[in-house]
Parts: sequence; structure tokens; C-alpha cells
Amino acid sequence: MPELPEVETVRRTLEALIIGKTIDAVEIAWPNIIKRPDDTKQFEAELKGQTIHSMQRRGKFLLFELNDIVLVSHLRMEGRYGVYKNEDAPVPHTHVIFSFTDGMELRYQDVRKFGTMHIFEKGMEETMMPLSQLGVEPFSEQFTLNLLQEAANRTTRKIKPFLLDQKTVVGLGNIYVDEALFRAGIHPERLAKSLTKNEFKLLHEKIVQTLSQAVEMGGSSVKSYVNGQGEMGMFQQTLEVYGRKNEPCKHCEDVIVRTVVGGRGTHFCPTCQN
DNA sequence: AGGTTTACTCGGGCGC
DNA sequence: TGCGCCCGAGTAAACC
Repeated sequence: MPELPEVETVRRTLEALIIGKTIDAVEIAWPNIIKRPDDTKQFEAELKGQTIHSMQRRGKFLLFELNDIVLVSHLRMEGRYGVYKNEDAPVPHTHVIFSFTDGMELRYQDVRKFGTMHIFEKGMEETMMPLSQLGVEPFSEQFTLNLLQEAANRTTRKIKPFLLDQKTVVGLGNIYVDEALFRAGIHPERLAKSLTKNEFKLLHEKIVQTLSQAVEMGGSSVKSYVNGQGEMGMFQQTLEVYGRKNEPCKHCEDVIVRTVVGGRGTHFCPTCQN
């Protein structure tokens, strides 16, 4: 499931392949992916003739910067992009095809069909859903210890659901929340506001460190994830708790436990995290 | 009113 | 073999 490191890796690998290309036609096989405009014919018409000038990322969203519009795309669990020649064989679960004027195609595949696409007039995207409620970027100077601590102290929620919520800091999903909490030695069921000053400091540090290491390693391929060039990530080898139920903790004699916290599968070490 | 929880989307995979 | 349930990101609706 793509979280910030995976989406950032897709952005980097895809940008190298499609920048400067001009869209000739768009084909939509599963209209529910398209959220804005609600008319898919209009979606196709707005993209036709537009050139891809750059790719940005906001949280877990990919932003395709075009002439005067922005395409905002979320991969959700299993969405992926690939670049093909138009004569290449069809790929299963392809729901949107962007054909370029040079004979290449950008194809969006999504087994679960959960992904979304929105088009906005350039500059409007940050003011409207789904981007308007997002918190700060974890690698920006805006993500301070104070911001984390004060937001945590305003909520009654547990630390894990608090961090999964994208309204304070963006980019963490189920994998990296579990990993950051392990690295900070904090139990996922702790109330967010119960953390000590020192724990907040450690958590803040580990969030940034875990995400940036994962970006450096091209993300984690735990399910179907591959980057924009079809390559797997490497960070899954570095995971301490996620997906390691009943396996030995790498730092003590205990065994990794899987429970459900806030409705999400949650992995932690009962000895290392309290 | 506003924070928090629930329902919903979807289909492969798994358990019974 | 077959059926029903589970998972999960984020948004909208429901809840309190």
C-alpha cells in the first residue's frame, strides 16, 4: 500500500519517463476512479492537448502539473502507473489510459479500483478536497516538535489513529506508523496526549528518519507495490515490526504481536514498546 | 459546533 | 467447491 515513500518513489521514477509529453487522448474503463469533473467525457476533454510539465507530491497524492490544470491522483492500496508503447499488450486491471502524441501511453492499473483522480484549475487544488484538509509535509520545516505535541494534546485519540489521520502530518500509513512507533519505543495504544516531552521528541525524530530512509531505499514492496519503472522497493527488508507477527523481535527476546488498533491491523513488540 | 466513529468503496485471499 | 468475511485510505455521513 503506497505511503509517502512509495508515492515519492513513483513520482521520481515516473517523472523521468513522461515529462514533456503531450496527451493526445484519454480512455476510461472504470469511471468511478474519476472524481472531478464528475463527467468522464469532460475529464478526457480537459486533458486532451495538455503537456506534462512536472510531477509533484502532496502527502500520498501524486500531482501531474499540466498547462493550466493539475491532475491529482491517489493510488490508495494497489494503484500503479506504468509507461508503455501503444502497441504493447493490454495489462490486466488497467482502468485509465493516457495516450501521448509520441505513441507512448501512461496506464493506470488498480486491482482494487480504490484509487481516485481529480482535475483542478492550477492553483485551486490546495483549496479543495481532497488536498485542502491535509497537514504539513514531514520533511518540511513546518513539521516541528511543537506542532506534533500541540496537535496530540488537543485530541482524545490513541497515538496510532492520530498519526494515521493526515490532518496533522501527512505521509504515514499503516506500515510506517507501526515502524515509527517501534523505533520510538511507544506502544500504539497509548493516548496521544499521554506522551512525555521526551517521547514526543523521539517520535518526531523517528517519523522523519523512518520516512526518509524508506524514500532512499525506494519504498517497501509488501504487496503489489512497484515504482513508475516497474521496480520493487528495498525497505521491506528493514521493517522491524510490520508484517512480522509471531516472528522474533530484532532487539529483544520477545515476539512481535499483531492486534487491531482503531480498526487497523497493528504490529508491535510488547517488550520494546510501552 | 466540532471532534470522533462508522459506512462505504472493491475484489483477492483466506477460513470454515 | 463454495460461500462469506476481512483488509484498508480517505471521504462523507452519522454520531455524540
